[in-house]
Amino acid sequence: MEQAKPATSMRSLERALDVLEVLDAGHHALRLSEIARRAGLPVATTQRILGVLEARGRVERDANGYRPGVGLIFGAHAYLTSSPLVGAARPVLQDLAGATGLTASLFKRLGWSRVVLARVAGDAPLRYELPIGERLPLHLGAGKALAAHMEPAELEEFLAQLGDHTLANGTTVDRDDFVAELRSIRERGYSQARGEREPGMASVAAPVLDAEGAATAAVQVTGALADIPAERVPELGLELQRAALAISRRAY
Amino acid sequence: MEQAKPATSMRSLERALDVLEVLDAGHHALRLSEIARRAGLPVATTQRILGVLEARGRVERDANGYRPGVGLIFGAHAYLTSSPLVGAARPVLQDLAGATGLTASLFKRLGWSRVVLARVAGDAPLRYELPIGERLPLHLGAGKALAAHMEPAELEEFLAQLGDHTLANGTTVDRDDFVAELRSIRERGYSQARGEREPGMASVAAPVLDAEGAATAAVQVTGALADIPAERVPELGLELQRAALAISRRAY
DNA sequence: GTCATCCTTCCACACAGTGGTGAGGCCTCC
DNA sequence: GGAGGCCTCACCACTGTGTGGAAGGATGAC
Repeated sequence: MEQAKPATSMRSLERALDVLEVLDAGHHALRLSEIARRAGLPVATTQRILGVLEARGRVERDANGYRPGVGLIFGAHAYLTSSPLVGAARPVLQDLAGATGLTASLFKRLGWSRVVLARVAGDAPLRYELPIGERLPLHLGAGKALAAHMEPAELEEFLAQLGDHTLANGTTVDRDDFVAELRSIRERGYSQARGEREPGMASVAAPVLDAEGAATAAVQVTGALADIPAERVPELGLELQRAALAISRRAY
Repeated sequence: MEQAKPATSMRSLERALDVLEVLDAGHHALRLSEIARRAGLPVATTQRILGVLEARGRVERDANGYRPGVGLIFGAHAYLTSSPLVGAARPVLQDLAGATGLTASLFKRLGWSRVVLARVAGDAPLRYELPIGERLPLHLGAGKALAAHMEPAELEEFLAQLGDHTLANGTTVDRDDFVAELRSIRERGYSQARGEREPGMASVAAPVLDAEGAATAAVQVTGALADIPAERVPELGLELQRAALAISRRAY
């Protein structure tokens, strides 16, 4: 979580963002001293920053400490309504969910993870809502569609920090397995996953290319294993590639 | 949008927040000079701030100018998952939607407006998706349940800046009408609205009291006028008051 | 009672943030 | 093709803002 000096003008702003990130990460109220420790800042400084943020509604406070504030909602709302990517995806996701009966989602890549940006539930009984903003790994499920289209140098770095990993269904995947799978995803044009992240769930995904041709986002459909039998996958893959292309066309 | 000096330590942070607010407000990409103008800042300063925000993912840029960035999503996600209010409300909203067949929502008051924090769709065909983060007025629909419980001094200020207003159904409401309605809402314990904000829609709402007894949030059910006939309102009102109490208990 | 934490306030210094200015790029209009 | 806007960015000397150590209180554990 802590890094060295990024060498920038605007130290105070930079530090305020550090504080915000600490709050975004902790899933419950944090005490002042705890925040200061995690952000690597003097307590007094941290307090001053939190004071301003609180006055502006980006932070809330109670007896247990500081928590993210309502003010943060507006930023996300503004992003979701002004982003051409999300705007372009919404109708496409609706169509996908309607045509397949599965839940359709849009992800955007961010560093070594991906974020849920939009989701339309299929007709399967959906449980809870809006995991929007949830951060998921890049090496499981739809993440693979994104990883498969990295630049060689970037991929190398990604693999290095990843190492071997184990899927939710018990399989262990080493570097060679993973590289092979990424290649086949690139050739086929879509990725699939069966019980990788969540047991009992399956998904198919395709990358959305941006104006420069980089895979910065992905579309996905998810459902129970039974809803996505193996023989249905090629057809879904094709449909997802079409969807991805449609989004890319509209957004850029 | 522009105010005078709030006289605070941390000018740069304060200004950065001003810039963010400008971006949150504009619904499309803004040019540097436009942002500077709206925030009341020198161009050079604005650019420095935007540079930092962009590097940190809170702002994105393309040929048309600056837009809110993906980074803003995390803050909102963190707020929604860590807020006791939202956590407490979720199951209650589910129950409400299930029991009434209407769409149930949670609002929080913020200044002279309210924000949608959570929503569970009823079985009526819901149209669009997650208006979470949307900002709505305090003098229409569920907003009245909040306005009705303001402190006298605050209410006075609110009425002053409001003046007369016209509803979506054509009715004009002057100060006396409005004050009378607020009183009756306070006595009854819930508010109702028919075609006030959106023609053809009706709603019933009750305030959620926080630890200090102030009405900082509200629960609401909405539906088409036909789904909420007048004779059903008292029953719904009671149900909403129960829901509001349940949320209040759990959250504080 | 004592001791340990944690939060808050204060203040003098130093350096981070400021913003006027000018170069360079990319338009559009003539 | 050239002139005139408008936008973005780099530069730099000045100064007022942000800094953080230290001291004062409040709270809780034992």
